[in-house]
Amino acid sequence: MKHKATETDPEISSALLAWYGRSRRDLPWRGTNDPYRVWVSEIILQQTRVVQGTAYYHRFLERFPTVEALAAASVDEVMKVWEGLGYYSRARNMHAAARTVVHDLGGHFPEDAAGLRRLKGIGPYTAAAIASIAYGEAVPVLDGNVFRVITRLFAIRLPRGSAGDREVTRLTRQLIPADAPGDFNQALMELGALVCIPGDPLCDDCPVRSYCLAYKKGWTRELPIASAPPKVEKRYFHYLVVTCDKEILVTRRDRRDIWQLLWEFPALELQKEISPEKVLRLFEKEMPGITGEGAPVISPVIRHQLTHRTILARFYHVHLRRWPGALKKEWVKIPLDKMGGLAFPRLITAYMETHPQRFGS
DNA sequence: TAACCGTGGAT
DNA sequence: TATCCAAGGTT
Repeated sequence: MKHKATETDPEISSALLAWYGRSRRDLPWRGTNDPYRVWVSEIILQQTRVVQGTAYYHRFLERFPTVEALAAASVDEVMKVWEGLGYYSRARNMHAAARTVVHDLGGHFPEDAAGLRRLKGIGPYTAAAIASIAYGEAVPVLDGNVFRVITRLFAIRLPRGSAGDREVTRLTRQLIPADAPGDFNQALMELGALVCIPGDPLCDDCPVRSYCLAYKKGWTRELPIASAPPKVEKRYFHYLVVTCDKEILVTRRDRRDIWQLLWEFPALELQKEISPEKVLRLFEKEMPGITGEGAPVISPVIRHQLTHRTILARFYHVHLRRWPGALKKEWVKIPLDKMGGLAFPRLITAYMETHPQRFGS
């Protein structure tokens, strides 16, 4: 008997590609091989659903149509376009990478995965995605979709992590066809997004069901093996919203922490719960006169969920007759009608949208 | 390597 | 309400 060259069947790839040809969604970034546009779409889609990212994709390209336009912009302009999308280091890194491409690489993106990998914000997934889609390089992508599809197809009982990623990549590399690597990678991800979904997959609609070991063994519900869930800590934020004569106090987050480079109100951040009265005394101690003459309007606790933190925030709104003589140097006075030019975390914009009258609207 | 980085939709 | 997790990367 002839020795088996690979443990994967080449018919899997052709069945998948045929399915992709008839079932693929018509998404805005499909039908272009322009590396800049592919790059923009791939960064936006990192840990982000298509429905959430699509509007940002259009807005981003409208504001920054070329890598030159992106490089010429300020990082604050880029942050503003990114406002509300989350994982803000993506925006910072794109801005830095655009400047590298324009200033050091003559405006041309690196033309293989290894070169792309050196740009800020481009890791193994994004390098492989751009290289295969824009340049036709036969490198396999590994994202959450691919991991789920491949662990099910071959019944791999390993969680995400170095060992599981290595094994899944090895199998994917055996499947990727040299003549259509971009479509193949996208087909794998599209199958994971539409058919081989988390929980109960839609195996009746699956083009590779007959090859699927998890289906055969009845393991689809259990695969992929879940990693241990992260511990979620609580943080208590107290925001002092000070207005006076159509101006407001804001400050920029530049610590190595969440929401880097975004703006917020002067804040007290605590690990424990504390009464609003005590918070006001702390604010007053830090900056006499800042909590005003009258009673501040204190919001109820607002809960904001991050991946590994729960933020419990309260807003203390005070209006002053006149500004205190000296303010902390991190605190910046800006006109209320200039707020729209700054990028805020969703917690803040949601509060402002809920109470427009407190912000002069 | 493990912890960190947001937001929102589905279940 | 709680949990999962999405076209991941950096430190």
